[in-house]
Amino acid sequence: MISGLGLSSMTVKKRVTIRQVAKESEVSTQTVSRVINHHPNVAPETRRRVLQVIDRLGYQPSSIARSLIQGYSGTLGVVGYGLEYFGPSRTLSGVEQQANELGYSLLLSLMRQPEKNDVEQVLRDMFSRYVDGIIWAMPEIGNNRAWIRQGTPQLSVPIVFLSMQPHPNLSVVAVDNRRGGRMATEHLLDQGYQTIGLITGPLDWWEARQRQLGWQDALKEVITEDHLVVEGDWTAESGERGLRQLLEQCPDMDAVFVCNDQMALGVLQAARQMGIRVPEDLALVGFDDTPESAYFYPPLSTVRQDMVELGRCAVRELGCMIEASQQGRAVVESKAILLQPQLVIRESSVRERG
Amino acid sequence: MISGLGLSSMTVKKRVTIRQVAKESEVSTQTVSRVINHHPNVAPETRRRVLQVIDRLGYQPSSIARSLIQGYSGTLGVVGYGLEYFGPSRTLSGVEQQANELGYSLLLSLMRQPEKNDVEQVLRDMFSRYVDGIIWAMPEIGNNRAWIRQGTPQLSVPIVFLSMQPHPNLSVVAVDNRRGGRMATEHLLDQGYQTIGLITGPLDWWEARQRQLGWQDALKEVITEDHLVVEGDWTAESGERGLRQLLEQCPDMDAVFVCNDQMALGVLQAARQMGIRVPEDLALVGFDDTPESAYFYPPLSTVRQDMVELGRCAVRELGCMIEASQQGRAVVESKAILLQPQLVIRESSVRERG
DNA sequence: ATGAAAGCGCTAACAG
DNA sequence: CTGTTAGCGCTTTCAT
Repeated sequence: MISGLGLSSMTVKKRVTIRQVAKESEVSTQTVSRVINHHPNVAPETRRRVLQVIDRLGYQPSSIARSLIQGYSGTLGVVGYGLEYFGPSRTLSGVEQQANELGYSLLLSLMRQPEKNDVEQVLRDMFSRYVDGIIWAMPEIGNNRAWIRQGTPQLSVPIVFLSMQPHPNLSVVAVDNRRGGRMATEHLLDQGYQTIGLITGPLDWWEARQRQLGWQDALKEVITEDHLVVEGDWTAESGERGLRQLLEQCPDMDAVFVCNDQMALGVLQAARQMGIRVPEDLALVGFDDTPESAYFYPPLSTVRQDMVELGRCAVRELGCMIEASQQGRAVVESKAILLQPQLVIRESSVRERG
Repeated sequence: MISGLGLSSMTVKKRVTIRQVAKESEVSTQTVSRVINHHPNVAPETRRRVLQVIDRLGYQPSSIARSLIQGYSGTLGVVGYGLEYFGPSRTLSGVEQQANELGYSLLLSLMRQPEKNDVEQVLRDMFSRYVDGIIWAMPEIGNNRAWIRQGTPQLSVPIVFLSMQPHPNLSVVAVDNRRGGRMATEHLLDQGYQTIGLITGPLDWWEARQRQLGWQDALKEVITEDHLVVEGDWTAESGERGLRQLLEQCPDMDAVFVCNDQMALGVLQAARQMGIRVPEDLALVGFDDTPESAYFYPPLSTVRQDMVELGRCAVRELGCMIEASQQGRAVVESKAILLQPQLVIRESSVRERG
């Protein structure tokens, strides 16, 4: 039986190798290698000839073969989560921008269940692909950082963690959520509001807890006023529920710090339905500053965090670590970088001056 | 000066190779290879012993070496754009989900300037990394598809294109934007609205043009009513401007089909500022169905497109093509898949029944 | 300035 | 069931 003949004699494009180029140029593979790597020690005439053949044959060096030899791949592993949300997708965008500028490719891996212990699997896979470093862009949720204590030592690539609790011996880049929470709350106090409620994100998120702490900082309360706090889940719907619950628990509340803009949108809707005017009866500050926030009704005051910059910053850090480790400096001092958020004041929190 | 000594004597982890495992297990590398690849022909006892050594040494097969031999890498290249927008980031999420389920890793490359001709560069790079296939998840803008005519032939990997004009010999997956546009407009007509304006996306986007065509389909107008159309740029701000301009051009307009939800949000704000009631004076239908849309004031009727499914679908397609091409069937019939959008009716387009 | 040899870590193709 | 021999495509010595 003759199989695979006939039509399949179509050009099944074989990869052009350095050897073919060498043969056609009548030089050794070595010289070709020197040409494509821009080594100085090649006669101009030779270089010209080789380049010409490369062009004619459409030769493309194999990154794979290179990686195998050199032990690294010019690739960064990115472990992400929740790409459907505003923050994470901006972050990834920043990561990609900076990686691109630094000449790195990206190997992307998204996690679905934040808790589950696919960690080892993912890390192993990236390692087996010779990534030069890893961006851990998954929020700290529950104790999904537990693996770090055991796992880190055997990891031979630099890692930068995003949005997590700074940790000795770990490189971390995060937004100063606590400060952001405080800024939001202090702003409300400045505006003369008295009783400031809080709708948090899911409290197993580190970032959510930090924002809550900021709120507490501003209120200078030692005792947490439980009836002023409701836990949300980042969705508009939970914001809506949150406001109702909060007002039940504390009818004289006149302002709320809502821990993201999407929940704030839900609050806005609930307020409307309940006949509560914003900001006259109830002031609101959100967190994120999504592109939509300025178009809410009323336009939402919020805390802007530059997630793109967060991603860029992380990659820059990682770049340094990689460079250092490739130059043999095995131990790089790891540091924590806190990016400062920015208060954006719009109508939802500004009381009309009489 | 002694540099890099002292502490840096820390274990600079060498990669564990199959050879070491073989030696320690007292078998050949071949047998180890068989074990890690789950080949049947290994004595249970041998397998046990090898696995044990693997575990003890923490051995991890090198994907890179494998790729070099086999000529493919278990990786899909993804070329994306505009990750900061709702649609694209959902799409990527879908791509990742399905890729993960099919056992592929993702090599991500984002483009910044949709027009610029980095195409060759990106493609070359992916090719040099032995990607098994490519998802071209960049919207068709301007003539950024021009390269296809020249470039495709020398590409030896399957490609699936997202959100572009179906094309003979190309695999394309897209949402039926035209149908969506028609559905939105027909719904407005059904509700008794008479003069239906249009705020489009940037008209160099194929998707934007399709939605416009849908609107025209519904109006059954041969002559395009230019004064009923304004071109936006997907931002809320452009929606705001768009409404003002539209009303100037055509004061008796009583409904608008706005080509994405973000612009619709801008329209909503403009309407409020101008004292126009929605939907009493002006009805609105958007496009996308973002999570926020249901929380706009009033809640926004819109055309939902399932971008996650779009991404998944594309990867499934690509998976088939890859399989086919690896089995030697060089030419795979390429098809176009159109996903159907869905009309979501909320308050912004429903006229109160008297 | 150029080339020859060795080998990165693994698997394919054949032996036994 | 197991081992041997090649060699994927390239770079790294080390010669010349």
